[in-house]
Amino acid sequence: MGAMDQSPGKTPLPSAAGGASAIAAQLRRAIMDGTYGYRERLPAERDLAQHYRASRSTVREALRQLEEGNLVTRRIGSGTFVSYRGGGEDDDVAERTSPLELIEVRLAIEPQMARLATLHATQRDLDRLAQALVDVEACASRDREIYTRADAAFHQAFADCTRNPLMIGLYRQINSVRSHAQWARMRDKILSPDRQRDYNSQHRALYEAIRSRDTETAVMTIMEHLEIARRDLIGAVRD
Amino acid sequence: MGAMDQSPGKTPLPSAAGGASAIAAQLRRAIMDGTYGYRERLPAERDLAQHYRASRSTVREALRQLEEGNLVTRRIGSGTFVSYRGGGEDDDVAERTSPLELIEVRLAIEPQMARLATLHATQRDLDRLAQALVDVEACASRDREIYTRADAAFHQAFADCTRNPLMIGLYRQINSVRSHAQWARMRDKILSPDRQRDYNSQHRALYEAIRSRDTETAVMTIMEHLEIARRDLIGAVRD
DNA sequence: TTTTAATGGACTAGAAATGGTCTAAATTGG
DNA sequence: CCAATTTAGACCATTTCTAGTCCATTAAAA
Repeated sequence: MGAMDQSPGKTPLPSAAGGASAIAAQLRRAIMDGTYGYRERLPAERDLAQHYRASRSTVREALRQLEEGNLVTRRIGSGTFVSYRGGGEDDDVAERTSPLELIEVRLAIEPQMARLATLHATQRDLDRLAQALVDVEACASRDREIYTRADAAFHQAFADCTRNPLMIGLYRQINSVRSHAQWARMRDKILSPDRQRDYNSQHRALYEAIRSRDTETAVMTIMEHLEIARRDLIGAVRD
Repeated sequence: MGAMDQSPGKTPLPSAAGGASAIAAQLRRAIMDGTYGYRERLPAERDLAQHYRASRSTVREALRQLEEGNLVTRRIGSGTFVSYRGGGEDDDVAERTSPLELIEVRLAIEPQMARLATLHATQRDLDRLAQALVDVEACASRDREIYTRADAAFHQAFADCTRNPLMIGLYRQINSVRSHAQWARMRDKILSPDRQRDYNSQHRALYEAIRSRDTETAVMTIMEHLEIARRDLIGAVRD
């Protein structure tokens, strides 16, 4: 992540802070986003430690903070579970929304999100997006559920770049639907390592376009990304 | 909001001009504009020194000034933390969404809604849309709050025509923002009887296009509708 | 049922990072 | 030149993080 530095005029890139609290904050965001839904189980402490390149004790401290905030519940021998209710009626919508309908909605709003993102993204937004990008690239070709989650986090960071509170709220709802449902079967059919590579390169292209404020490329990239996802989905349904 | 950023204002070419107070000023601004949020940890003194190409003592002097101004708190062995509340994060999306941001979002999704509506609307949907249409026409030139309510109902019926549960759910969220708050003032400025007539004819055109499955016209109509709404809004903000 | 693997809980000693303090030399501007 | 500031260190006390180990509990497999 140290690749990009203070080349342009005067933004020295003050960078951010780290530690257990930072991990807690990141997980808190993921829970609020719907990346981890209600009553869902979080990855094991040892896995989180590996993912965040931190020790298990540090992750435990972060989880302790979340537990203190009544966002998660921990059960010995079982796991750590989300105890935060994100919206209530979302469950209903999630049940009744098909994968194709989800893609339809995403095709409707994400291109415009790309426009707004190139216009309004701050350096901090870009940093977060870059982090999400390396996260999703890091977990490639491993567990597909983990990949889907990281992908959702990337797109949420993308939504955050618009700096439009309503847009961000809407995308939370979209993500909660996405994580909720009957996708498990689809995932295994679609997310081949090849496809993951394709998606990753599109993610990176999108990030680069937003960073360089290239609206046209950003819009084209995200549309292509979603079109391919839709095509893959239709192909998977056929089988 | 993030329009104006770093450099303009004080120091034209000052990578070294200024010293401790200049660093303090930059950090102060970063804290004020939320680059470093409440209770977040700043980079370590040694890191800040490296980023600003200054010695640690100088950075410490800058931090001392910030501490004096009660912007940060320093804990030995732990770090330097923001103690400034930047106007307390308002979790209510409706409160934080401006009229212009709402229009941005609607411009993003309603055109695609028009496409889906012409494809998927059932006769029952069309009947409901027609009913909403006559309702909004009936209450024209009366109380503007009532008109706004009827207009929202029409657009919700429009959303229902997509038969996409997620899309319908999203639009419900949009409408809830719309009905919320600071719009009362705008309404009175914008919704002149003339404007209401314009809006009504656009509503009817949209209905006709959907009914006759004319996708192109439907999309054009709703885009025009929202463009005019946006223009009116910008005009109203000017006054 | 028993066995096995995985999970969170608890603890430790040591390494690493952090702000606090001090000193002496170098730089800067009047 | 002088005085103030900045720099480049070193060292300290405290806190946090690490890398383990062992345990009790749970859930699923044999």
